[in-house]
Amino acid sequence: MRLSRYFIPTYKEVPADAEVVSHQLMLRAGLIRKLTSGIYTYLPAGLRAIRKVEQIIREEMNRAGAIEVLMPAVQPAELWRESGRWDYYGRELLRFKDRHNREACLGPTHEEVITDLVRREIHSYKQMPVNFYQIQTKFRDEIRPRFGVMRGREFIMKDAYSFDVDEDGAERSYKAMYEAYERIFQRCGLRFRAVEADTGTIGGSYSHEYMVLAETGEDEIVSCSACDYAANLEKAEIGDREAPASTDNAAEIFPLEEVETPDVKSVEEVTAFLSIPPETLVKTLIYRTDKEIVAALVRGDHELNEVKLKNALGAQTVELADSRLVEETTGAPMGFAGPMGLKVRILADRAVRGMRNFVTGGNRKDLHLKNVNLGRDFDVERFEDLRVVAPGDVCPRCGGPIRFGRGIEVGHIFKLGTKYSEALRALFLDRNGKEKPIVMGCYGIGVGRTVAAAIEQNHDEKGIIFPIPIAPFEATILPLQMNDARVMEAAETLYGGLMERGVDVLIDDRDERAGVKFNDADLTGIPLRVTVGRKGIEKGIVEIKLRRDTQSVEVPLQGAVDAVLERIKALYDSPA
RNA sequence: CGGGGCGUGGCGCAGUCUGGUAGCGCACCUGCUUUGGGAGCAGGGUGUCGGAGGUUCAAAUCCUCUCGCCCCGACCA
Repeated sequence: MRLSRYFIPTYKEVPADAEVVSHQLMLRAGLIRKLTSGIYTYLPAGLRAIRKVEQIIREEMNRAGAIEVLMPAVQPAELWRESGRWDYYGRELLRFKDRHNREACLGPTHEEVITDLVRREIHSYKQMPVNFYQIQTKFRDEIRPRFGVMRGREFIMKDAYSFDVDEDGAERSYKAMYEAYERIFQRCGLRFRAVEADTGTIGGSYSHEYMVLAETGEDEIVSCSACDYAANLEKAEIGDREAPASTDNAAEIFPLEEVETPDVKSVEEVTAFLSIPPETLVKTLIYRTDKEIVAALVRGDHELNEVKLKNALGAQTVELADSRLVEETTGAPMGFAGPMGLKVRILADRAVRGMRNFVTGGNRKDLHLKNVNLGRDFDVERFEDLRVVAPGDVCPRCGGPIRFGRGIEVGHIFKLGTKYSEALRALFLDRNGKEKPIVMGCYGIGVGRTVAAAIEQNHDEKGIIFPIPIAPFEATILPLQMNDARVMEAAETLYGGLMERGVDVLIDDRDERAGVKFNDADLTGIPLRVTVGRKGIEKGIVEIKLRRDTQSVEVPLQGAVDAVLERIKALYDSPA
């Protein structure tokens, strides 16, 4: 490609409304332009990167036995009503009516459509296992789009759906995808980790997220330094070997005691006021779910995990009560809630089980209670793992030390079970002629987000450093003196030679000064640069520099094509 | 949806408080010089000041409404 006839509009300055590096660099390097909030155009170079990621995905999906299809972006409301998600998906689902007043939506995901297809076409165990995938534009009307294409509203996604006759088959399909995903992200040159995750609105029983490790990631992840356990913070379990409660189990149980605590509300205030450590206090949190009001108890120094609470209750939504509801439920203003005398369901975190003589709110303004005890003073419905993992906790699998980090979710795989096949009646006849629901799995990859994540992970102060497998171009040639016939001839010969050998090469044939070319080449992140200058040509050499290295090397003009090919190959062998 | 901020040339911004000729840097166009890390000089073009209404002799500036964008929070495969 000749840059003079191509289109890579770069910015010198950092766009004011771009927060994270990948967003800034994608704008500055001329990969994307914004149309409106959360909606972007991919410019030629950005599209090339997207296409490279897509191609890697296709190759690996095909290798894993998945079959490519393309489903519609517009989907009828009736399908979503059948699955029950028309009401549950929320305002993220962009709905509209067509000219006949029929309700429809823009597909944020395609479980309904694929299940509809499969229920019409697949009726026998002999037709399974099967896995369909597509690479397609999705729309989710995010409350707050941000970080460029990382959290856009319209975005390109690869989604795959597997169909099996039983759990064992579904397990095999899941494993195949797990392995395909490992290969895909490895080939993209990313440092990533598969973590256990919550299933969210997609539903289902089991899932992993593929997290690209980056400090700017939106998700917090926990991983074990001793074994391979890793999980999203919202999913991360607390080990059974809970740290022993600070209060001794065998300790004597003291008589209940009331303490006036005027205007003392938060855990910090109460512990300071009573001069007690926070782990001797029990927090009572009032929650409103889609069905009822509940109370959740956690130790004073612990934080409640709403996802765990939601799952423990089997609720669709959980929402912390506002001051009015707290008052209605406890009879006291916010800050004085306690479990004694509450008329609602009470769940407690497992860490509360071993506690004795603890402090709680008194359900009356300015009152707290000391020496509260389970059994004597109140009962809980059950103990569950309800809290957020904290520093000092150990791995739930092996007891080893855990680490915290951040990641960008680029892929997510789910075991769906029969949730959709039952709702939409996707049934088949098994070997014995018995009708059963198909067992499903679904598997997503954010294509644009993968490119953004790669940039987030691979850049320096000058710009992007693309891993070669997803770079818009593999190599760029910079002729420095456009008016020097020998320089131009050498550059053109090299360009032709590389094109002939199938290299994605860009020649910067713009009539620009050397500095401009160097800076644009650095900014756009092309992994390999060949500089052709007058000084070098007089010596019969050109310079090769890898974007990720600081030093360039001189190679004879004669063998330059082979020298470039050799280095490109080496880059593919170690893309990260 | 709650809180905060911002809309002035392609980009980044000043000017708004205190109404009076719309400015700066970069980019762009022409010419000359320059030419290995974002050149210099000279000349030039570029704006419905986000939009609508109002106040006023006069509005980028004051008032009302409205649209858009960004940040924080809640939310979220």
